[in-house]
Amino acid sequence: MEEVSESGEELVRELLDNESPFFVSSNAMMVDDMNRESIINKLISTVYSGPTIGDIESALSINGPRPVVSMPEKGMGKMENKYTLKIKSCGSAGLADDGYKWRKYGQKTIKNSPNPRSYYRCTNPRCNAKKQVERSIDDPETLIVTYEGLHLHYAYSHILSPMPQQFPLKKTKIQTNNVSEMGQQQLQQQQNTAIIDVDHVMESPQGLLEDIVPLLVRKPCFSNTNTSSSSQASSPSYSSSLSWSPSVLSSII
DNA sequence: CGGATTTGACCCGCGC
DNA sequence: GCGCGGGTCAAATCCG
Repeated sequence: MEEVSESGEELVRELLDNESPFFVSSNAMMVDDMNRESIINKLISTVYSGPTIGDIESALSINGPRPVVSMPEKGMGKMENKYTLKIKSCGSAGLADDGYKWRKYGQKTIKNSPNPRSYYRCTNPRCNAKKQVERSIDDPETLIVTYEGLHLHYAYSHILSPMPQQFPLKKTKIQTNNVSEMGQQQLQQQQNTAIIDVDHVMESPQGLLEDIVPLLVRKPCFSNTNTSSSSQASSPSYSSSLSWSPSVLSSII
């Protein structure tokens, strides 16, 4: 029994389901029917269009312009959306944390590459999202993160600010691999003391899904990020209003 | 002690 | 049919 979950359908259903507001805070559902309808519409369009490069960039710029996302590509024509993000991290830090718990379920070596690829699955039992993380072959500082499934349309909510430390990774094979590629969630709880700001970041409740959803919802509605995508990435208003609380959602919509 | 990670086995699709 | 590469499973292990 393969549950060939469609990309948008299920998520939309999830959104409509008051019982399991995994993707939208209950606040968002407390609006009247008219607003509710518009919410759904926007969410649907978001789901089907996916995040744009502008969305990602602006999300990244919130916490610092350091990391660079080079190009998300959508796996159109597939059953599920698939987004590949290339994250250029300065030094060893600057790792992205999408605010969700992932359970590693596999790791394989890649042909023509010394770097392994790690497989993660969302710990939420109702979420079938997966992601793969690997290091770029020629650029050890570039992480290639591929999201798959219904989960990560919101990509990176906050980025751990890079530290002025010098990279501990340089030649040691076994260790460095872990540092660079596992960093994402490892950093949250353990990891060496080098990355101090982690605690600060974790202090704020931000970075959770409810916080980032409004951002992604909002974007496509403004303009289709067709041509003037660069403009919004530099939009100061976004980076200034860091409080993407669920309440913002309702106010926006 | 319980949950997360590790790691080799297993499985499956594909090209030859 | 076979081998290879990529993806997943699951038992053992690790760790807080």
